[in-house]
Amino acid sequence: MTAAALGTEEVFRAIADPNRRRMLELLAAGDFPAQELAAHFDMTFAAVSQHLKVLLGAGLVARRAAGRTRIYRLTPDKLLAVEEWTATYRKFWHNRLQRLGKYLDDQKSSAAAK
Amino acid sequence: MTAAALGTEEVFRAIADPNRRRMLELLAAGDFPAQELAAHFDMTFAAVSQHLKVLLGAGLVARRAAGRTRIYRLTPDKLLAVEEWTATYRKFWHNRLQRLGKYLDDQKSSAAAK
DNA sequence: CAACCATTTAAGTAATCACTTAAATATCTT
DNA sequence: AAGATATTTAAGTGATTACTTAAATGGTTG
Repeated sequence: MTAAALGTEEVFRAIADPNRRRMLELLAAGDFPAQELAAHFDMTFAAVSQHLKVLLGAGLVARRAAGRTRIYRLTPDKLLAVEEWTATYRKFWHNRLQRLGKYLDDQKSSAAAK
Repeated sequence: MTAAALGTEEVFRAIADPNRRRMLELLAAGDFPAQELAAHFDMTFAAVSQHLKVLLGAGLVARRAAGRTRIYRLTPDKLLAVEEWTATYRKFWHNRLQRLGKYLDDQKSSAAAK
């Protein structure tokens, strides 16, 4: 188990919600104040704040204060745990992706040595 | 959006539960009758059956009848959608995996041409 | 300082979830 | 056919979820 795999439970739960996945997608384009993020969703500001709290708890975003606004930033390292979990099943995607998955596995195990 | 991305919602929901993830892990080792799967979990047989129903609904497992037993088989193609979603964030895992992620993206877009 | 602005937290609600026990369905064995 | 076995489905329960409105916190500006 890698360091990224700790707290995996909260990560899988956090990304189970489509609104939260969308928030991460938005943050992939750059940091955003809560307000600006909230503008993209059809729910109250409070609800968005609660979703962001879940993402914070999962360690997928970080928050910094800028005056009275809070700026959120993507910190997606823990998504590596998800990637690693799905990797187990890559060998079952029999088709053109099969060799590719094998390549990725090989690289992962030898990457530290580089 | 790829074919595997349809029904993504149910896939993310299905894998949010640790017991269901464990069921998929067990099925990665080979097909199993419901009963044999259930032996690995500290819950009633009925509960396991319900979890399997969720996995079926997400398209992550298939079921075949063998007499009165039902044999479950892993059909993880839809997990590709999860893999693809996490791929968006690979470029943020700044370190030794960065070049690797790029490689994977490149291969994916050119694989069809091979 | 007073009013305002950005955000979080509290409290409440309806829907969903994971589970249980019990009943239903279907197959196998004698 | 009767009873045992394998599984699913129904019905119910307590916990959690995603949301709402309202109150609380804290920085900013006149």
